[in-house]
Amino acid sequence: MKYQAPRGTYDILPEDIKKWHYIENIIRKFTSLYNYSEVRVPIFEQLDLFQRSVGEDTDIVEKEMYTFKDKKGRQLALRPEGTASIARMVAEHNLQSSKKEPLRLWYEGPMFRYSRPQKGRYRQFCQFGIECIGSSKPIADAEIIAIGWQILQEAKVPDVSLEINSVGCPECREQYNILLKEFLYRDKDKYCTDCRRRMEQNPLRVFDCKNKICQQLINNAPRMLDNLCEECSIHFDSVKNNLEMMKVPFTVNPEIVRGLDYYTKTAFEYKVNYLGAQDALGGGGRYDGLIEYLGGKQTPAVGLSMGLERIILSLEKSGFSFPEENNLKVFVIPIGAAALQASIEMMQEFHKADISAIIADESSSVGSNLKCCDKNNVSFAILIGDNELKSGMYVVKDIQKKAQSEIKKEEVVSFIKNT
RNA sequence: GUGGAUGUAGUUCAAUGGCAGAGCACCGGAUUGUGGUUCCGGCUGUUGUGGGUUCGAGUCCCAUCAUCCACCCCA
Repeated sequence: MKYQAPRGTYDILPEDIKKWHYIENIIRKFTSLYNYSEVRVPIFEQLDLFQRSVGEDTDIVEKEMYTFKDKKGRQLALRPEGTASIARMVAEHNLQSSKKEPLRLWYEGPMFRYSRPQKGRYRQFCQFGIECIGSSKPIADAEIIAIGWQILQEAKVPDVSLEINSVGCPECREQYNILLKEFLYRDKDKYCTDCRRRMEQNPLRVFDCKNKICQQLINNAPRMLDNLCEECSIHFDSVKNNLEMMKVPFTVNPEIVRGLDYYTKTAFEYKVNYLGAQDALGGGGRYDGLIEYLGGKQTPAVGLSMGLERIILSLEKSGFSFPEENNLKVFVIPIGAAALQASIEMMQEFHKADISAIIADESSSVGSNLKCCDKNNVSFAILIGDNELKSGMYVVKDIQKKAQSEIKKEEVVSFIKNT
């Protein structure tokens, strides 16, 4: 084979597209129910935008971005995530939320990260996200978390767990970092080399270490959750409270650290335990500082994103059967070339009535054309040959019921419409 | 980015270093214009790609590409 899709990319084949439509329809349903508007932002942005918003020290920016220069030498990058663009858009157009209602936005599209591919981890993958912009209230956090939860429930993704945490605001996080570093440095030499590096750059990451020794040591470390400032603490309690009101089940996991730097206060993830290493279906959190940081007005915001591939993968794994779609309604079968003209007109009549119809190959046998109907789940076949042309009565076959009747050609469309 | 496994027909899988095969799928036929079953017949391959060893390579070696698994990271 001369060409194949580049590493980490894939084709969505005709037989698979229904899976995407299935989940996309559910997304549209819930974004619409909660009054979120779809927006579309560029697939590439200034490199700088991602460096600043996602964070220079994150893996995403450090080693996973597709960067390039255009012909004028501009430094650009394929987007590795959606929120940075949304925040840029809000800042750039000075999008206002009314005093009462935050701006509610959603998006969907391909994201790009240069990482080593695996099942459920691709270099081009599809994320959808929702962003609630302009509200600092805990109910906004809960709304976002609930929408994601409801989408996964409605899609019938089995055994999803929701874990939430608070990563605090810049002030209390800085305080906490000092505290945590003190703790870590006490037994500095006992940690693995990775963790010793983490202590410098992002001490929170030590919690993620899989090394047993590190895990034991970190067990006694001070927790962000126990060191939140009063405001963050109250906020977190209210989020939990609101989630309970919404009957969204969650567990608090103080170890959730998101891989993007812009998060403040609430952070959360939706997880499953049957996708191997790719166990996160989505996640998100609050990013109160980002829009201002990008030059906009001080605007609190909270959002989430989910990976469509992983949702689909979960459903496939659970044996879910996706709803069929787009079955051909009518197969017009001309018997002999003389019937071609009448068959084309018949087809066009169906199209005028919004009924899907195509014409069979007039040179192959009626039998094989009917077989074709069976295989493709066609509802009706119209047979048009010399006899039918003479009499003006077409043979209409109901493929599923195996019944056939002769109908005046002018009445065929309405007959099928009413069947 | 690190370590490991795999790659044969559209697909699922066979083939001791010795003629590349089977099921499913596909196509055609079973008295001329009527069907998912059945029966009969047929097609399908530069064995991922490129080198090497050998009288001879799907099989052994090297490289490369891709997929998968674990790590890492996360969606």
